Amino acid sequence: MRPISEEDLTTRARIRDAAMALFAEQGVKATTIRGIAEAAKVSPGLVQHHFGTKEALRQACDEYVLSYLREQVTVGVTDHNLDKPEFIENVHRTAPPLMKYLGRALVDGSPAAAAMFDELVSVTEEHLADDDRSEADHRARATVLTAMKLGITVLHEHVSRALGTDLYAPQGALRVGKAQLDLIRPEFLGRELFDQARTGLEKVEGQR
Amino acid sequence: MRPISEEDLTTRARIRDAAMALFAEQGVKATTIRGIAEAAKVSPGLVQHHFGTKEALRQACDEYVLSYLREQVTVGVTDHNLDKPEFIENVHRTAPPLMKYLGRALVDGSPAAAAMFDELVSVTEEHLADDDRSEADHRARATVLTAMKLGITVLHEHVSRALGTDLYAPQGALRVGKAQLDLIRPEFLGRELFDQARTGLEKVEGQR
DNA sequence: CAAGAGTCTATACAAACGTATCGGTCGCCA
DNA sequence: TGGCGACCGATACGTTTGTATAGACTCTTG
Repeated sequence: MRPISEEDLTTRARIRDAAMALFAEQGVKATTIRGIAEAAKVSPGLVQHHFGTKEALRQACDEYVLSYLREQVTVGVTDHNLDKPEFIENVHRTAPPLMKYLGRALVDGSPAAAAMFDELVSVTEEHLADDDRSEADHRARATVLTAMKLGITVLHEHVSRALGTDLYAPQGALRVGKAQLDLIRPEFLGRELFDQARTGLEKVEGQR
Repeated sequence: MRPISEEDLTTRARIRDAAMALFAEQGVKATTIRGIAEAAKVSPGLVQHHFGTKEALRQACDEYVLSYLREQVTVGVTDHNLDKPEFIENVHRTAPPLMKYLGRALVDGSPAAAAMFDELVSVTEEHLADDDRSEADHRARATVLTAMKLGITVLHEHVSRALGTDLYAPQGALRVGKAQLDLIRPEFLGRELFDQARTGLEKVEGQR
């Protein structure tokens, strides 16, 4: 699969990727333009030339992550590629830095990340309400479910340490995925989605 | 209940509390000594006089949170005060700023927070292994369970926004607590602990 | 080939920051 | 009562930061 837009592989993209990695690791405030420039192997002035200000660079990272996630959802869910090996391989190769950035953005107060959180809650809520027409507190359940799943992303460093395996390595993702399916009541993922996820994991497990 | 040590209520404690609140809101790097001084209504020099360096102040916050949490666990769990109204009231009054700080510390790379995470995973793992002697991946389950629960703390801002209620207000905590019990398979909290938590929540609910 | 837009580096500067230092005030005890 | 230590404020200094500016190189285009 080709990059998300033609302007990738360019210096501008290299700077953005370096910025995403550093923002994710240290937070926005603790990351310096000079550090980004060094990581991208360019001069500090060039960072400013491409993005103007640090805040604009941060927004560019936000927008890139958002468009990437939307595209992967479209290709994966809408176009039914979730079980295609090349899709899975591509996600495993490109997603980790973006997920780490998303996790940090959620705590660092990025408006884009907040919007994405709300969006995920809404989607989950509709799904829950569709599945269970009782008078349960679907809003709270959807919120908590979203926060719990994203919590693993946000705390990926601690999860990886406790597991002794990188969360974003195939083995780590597999263990965490199975543990999640074990812990959460199946009916809240939707029985259908639950089975799909479990068989997907089992298929991946069988491959290695 | 009195403060955790006699030196509270002092200027030193005011500075520490202000630092914890700002660290939690903005992260350590984005928080300035001058900002802390202003929030605590003291001079910037005084902050340095009491804690020496910013890093030492951060460590003092870490240690304070850790000792607070340990004390609450001792008083609450070990001494069986979990259902005493005055204990609950005290926790609801004092815990929020500390939990917010803990959430931020987990992402900001505090060694103390990492240690606390590992500790929670270990406790949870023993609990799971005790309850279910199968060959399941207890380590992964304990890690994911811990990360999911702490994830709600870390993402409290988003949870509160999505709920329309402050997570650390009684109503918010109640809704989230019930949603958690709904979402997670009862056997992984331990049937006993699960029932205890549910009746506890119901009692709180009945009171209002 | 000339010119100009795009790309990149080097240097400079003002602001903000952590921290060190000095001076002052209050309360306790000999 | 005098002084001494703890507590607190004001100021200053060196560093780091984001950003502005000026110049060099490259590549396309007319």
